[in-house]
Amino acid sequence: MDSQLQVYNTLTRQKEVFKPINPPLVGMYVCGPTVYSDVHLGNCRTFVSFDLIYRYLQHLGYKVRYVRNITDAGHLEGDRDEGDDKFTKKAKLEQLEPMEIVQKYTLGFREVMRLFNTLSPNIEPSATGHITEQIEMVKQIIDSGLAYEVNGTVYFDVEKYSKDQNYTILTNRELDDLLANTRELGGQDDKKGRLDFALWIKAKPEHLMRWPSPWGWGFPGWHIECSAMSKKYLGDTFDIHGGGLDLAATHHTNEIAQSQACNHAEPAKYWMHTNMLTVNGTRMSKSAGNGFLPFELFTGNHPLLSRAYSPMTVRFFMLQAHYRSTLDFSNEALEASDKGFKRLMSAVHLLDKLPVAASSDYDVQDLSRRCYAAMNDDFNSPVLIAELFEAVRLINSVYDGKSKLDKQSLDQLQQLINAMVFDVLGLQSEEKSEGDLAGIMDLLIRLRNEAKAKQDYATSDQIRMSLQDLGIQLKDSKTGTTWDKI
RNA sequence: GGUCGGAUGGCCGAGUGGCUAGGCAGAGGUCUGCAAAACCUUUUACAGCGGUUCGAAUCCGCUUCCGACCUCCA
Repeated sequence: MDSQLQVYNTLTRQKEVFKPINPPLVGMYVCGPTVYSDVHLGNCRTFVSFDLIYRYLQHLGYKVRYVRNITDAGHLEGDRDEGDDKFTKKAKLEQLEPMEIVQKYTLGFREVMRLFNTLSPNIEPSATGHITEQIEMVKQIIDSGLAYEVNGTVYFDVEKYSKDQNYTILTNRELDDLLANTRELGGQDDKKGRLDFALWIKAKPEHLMRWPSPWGWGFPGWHIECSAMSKKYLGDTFDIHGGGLDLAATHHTNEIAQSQACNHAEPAKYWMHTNMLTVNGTRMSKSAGNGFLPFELFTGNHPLLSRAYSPMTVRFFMLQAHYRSTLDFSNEALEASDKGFKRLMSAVHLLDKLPVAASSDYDVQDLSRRCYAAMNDDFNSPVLIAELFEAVRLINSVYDGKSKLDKQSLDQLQQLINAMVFDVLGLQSEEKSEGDLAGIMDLLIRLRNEAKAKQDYATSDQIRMSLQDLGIQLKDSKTGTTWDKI
């Protein structure tokens, strides 16, 4: 590899050479889901993007500790620092315990992540499991003079913090503009400043999810959860903090302020943000009513979809766009990805059937260089995929006898393709029980070839057409017949 | 209203101051008993108007349109 990994850092608004604090160790924290409802496809995109990043860092030899939290408490409806959190609200709606809601949607989330073939994080901490750490952190922020308690709720003092620190470091906005433009909301008379946010929130006696604290019974604010958990498992300062772009202006901005106030250190060296999935140019979200649920895709049960799309098709679709670009979702775009993905995988399956030649007329080394260059350029998976389609053409034409590869080149090619397709992009073959089928298919192909040799085309066509009806397509070429599931 | 980011061919999407990704769709061809697959060739582009430059879709300015954030959101 002759290029270095470059990572776009939201903090500096430019690509930087990636230099871990303690190589080969890398600490990466990604804000996980709030498990009060099903994850929609937009949520999934973020986790698929960070899965790509995690996989590539590991592929480069880094020992990554990937922490992704489960937010299972404290996430309020709206901006009011009072009332029920989302779990309590949903629990009432579904007539369940709040922790039943948490369990239900956590399991659902993990199942969806499994279907998308994302690797599990090394640690998946939950907010309710780290109440002590959060209380401790709030105490330290109060001790540093940057938070105050009013009537059982603790607020972070943004204006005081801003005297010594840059509160808007992540989004580069002017504090005065923020102050001038932040909406005045009712019910928050306890706050000193309108930008102040809650670290700990007082709970009413009937509130189901509440814990004792130095400030009475309550529950943690959303932002403090991530600060406390990242500190516990990755330390005061770690390498990468990631999440959706929508979290940057508020959640991550507040996280930085909290961690600075508590630890007197920047929490993360590189802040990485993934862009939004859009539908007709508008961000996919539950409130907009344009949220697709993963299972709606996998079953095709949605008015905008003409049919079902597999998890791998959807993953491939996501990886065909760069993680920092918005990606527009449509039936037509998915259809294109589905065909492209199948073409790629068909060629991958041909890899170990390629004939070895005495010499090569293709430079595999150069292809490899371009693949790594693409990924090193801030994880540019669409360019990597474009390079892989050049490999597809190569593989097909070697199979057709129009190009040739010697033993060494073939080995290199196999290694490269397997590494990029399976390890880095995290794609997987969708053919189930292929092993069982393979023998049967060999038999059928042989019978068909025998019929063809006898010019018994009625029989050969019957085999081909019947298999077609069963969803298996035969592909004839000079070197023989292969098959694929349609 | 404030801040920021976009506008690429029928669709989705990369990229770059000159060599003009890729996938899908369309057209033609090769191969083939037929079909499919595969391969080859090929048509549609860089929102508009100015400016900088030998040269801009790429840099700068303005205009129009769109989006995100500023309020929970991946």
